[in-house]
Amino acid sequence: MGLGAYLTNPGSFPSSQVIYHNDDFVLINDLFPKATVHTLLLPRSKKFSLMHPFDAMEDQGFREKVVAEAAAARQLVAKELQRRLGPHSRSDARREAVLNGDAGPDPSGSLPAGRDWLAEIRVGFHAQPSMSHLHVHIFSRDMHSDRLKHRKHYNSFNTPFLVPLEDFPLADEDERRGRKSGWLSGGMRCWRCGRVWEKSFVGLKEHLDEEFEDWKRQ
Amino acid sequence: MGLGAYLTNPGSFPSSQVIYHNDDFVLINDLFPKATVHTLLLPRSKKFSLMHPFDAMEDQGFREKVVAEAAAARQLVAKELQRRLGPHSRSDARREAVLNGDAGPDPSGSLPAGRDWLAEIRVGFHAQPSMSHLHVHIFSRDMHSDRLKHRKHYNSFNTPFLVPLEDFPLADEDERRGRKSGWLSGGMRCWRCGRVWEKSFVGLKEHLDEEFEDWKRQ
DNA sequence: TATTCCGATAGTGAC
DNA sequence: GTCACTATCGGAATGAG
Repeated sequence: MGLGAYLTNPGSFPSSQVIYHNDDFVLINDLFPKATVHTLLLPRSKKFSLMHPFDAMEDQGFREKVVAEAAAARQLVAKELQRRLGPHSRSDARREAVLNGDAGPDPSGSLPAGRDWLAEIRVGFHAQPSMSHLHVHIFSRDMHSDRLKHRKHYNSFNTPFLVPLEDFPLADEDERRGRKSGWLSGGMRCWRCGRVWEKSFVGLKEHLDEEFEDWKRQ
Repeated sequence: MGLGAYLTNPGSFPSSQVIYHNDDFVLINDLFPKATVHTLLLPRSKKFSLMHPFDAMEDQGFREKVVAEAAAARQLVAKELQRRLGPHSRSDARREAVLNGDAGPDPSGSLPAGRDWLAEIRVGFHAQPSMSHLHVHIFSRDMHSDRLKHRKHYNSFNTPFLVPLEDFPLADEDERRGRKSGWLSGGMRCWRCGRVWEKSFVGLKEHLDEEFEDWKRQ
């Protein structure tokens, strides 16, 4: 990938690439997004950014900084998802209509809650990053993207290969520490309905299209 | 393939498809030639044309007819190969020049023999025809064709899977009677130089192009 | 488990 | 081993100042 350039010179990139940066972190849009919104949070610490994430996250100070920054970034990503998909969402439409005075409140008399976009955002590390600098994936869970091209793409985000940030620190005996799992080559389970495709990636893709249409209208 | 139509109504096809026919045989150009010249000799006998070739060829009367007709057809195929490639052949050029009076005889004083085109023609059955009616392949041995597209194409003509007509009748214990050989999926050996490609069909194809250029100039 | 290109491999559907 | 189409699977190159 060459994520290093983002760390050393984040200000040189357009806002379409670098979402924000500060002394300790850079948040970028993944160049090959595997979901509607897909960002990478890059810690700038030279000490940790070349370590395996499981090792780096053993350090309590580092871990706490990452967790805090990721929580903030996750809010931004949720906002972006709302910006992109809100116009399609029934929950948001009712709330917006009431707020705008275009409609009355719910039969119960309460303001519609609006969609919980934050709940649609996932945050975690890949168990075996192939290259480049340490990065946290922060992404909408839909997996609806032209860049999602094969089984390993999908399974890297929808099996234990994706380790949620909240799971750190990992227990010593955590199975995800093992480097030889078959998660990436196994069947593909739909994140939304649980159906499994053992072989047909194209079949999964068609299904993800359908799920996406329904999900975004929630 | 649908070879049946050639048997019942050979006269209805243009000469580009049906080369000749008589009461007992039809000679056609293979619709998907795997060599510069590639024809199929089809016996019209209803009794034998739906049998496995090994079984049909057990019948002495049938076998002798097929062998005789194939020998004649082979002559035609050799002539066609000469027509197509003769202009590129050094052996033929010298002979033709002498015959035309455009050149003197060889240093030895003899007429150049001209190329033995018949020796370039192969005749045989596939050990496991996949479909259609019984047919003898009569083809130039170059395997130079855009229709030669994968390993099984090549190996079906360049392993014991291709059973020369002269080998009939087969001995009872002939290994080619077995239906589970791995000939088609094994390495590909160049018919001319003997080099073997274990995996790369594209590599073989490039080599066959080179061999063809040299072979046709012989 | 970076992408992209190429090619080898596998299954199907055709009539 | 009929073809033609699609898709899956597998290796290799990739940039660089």
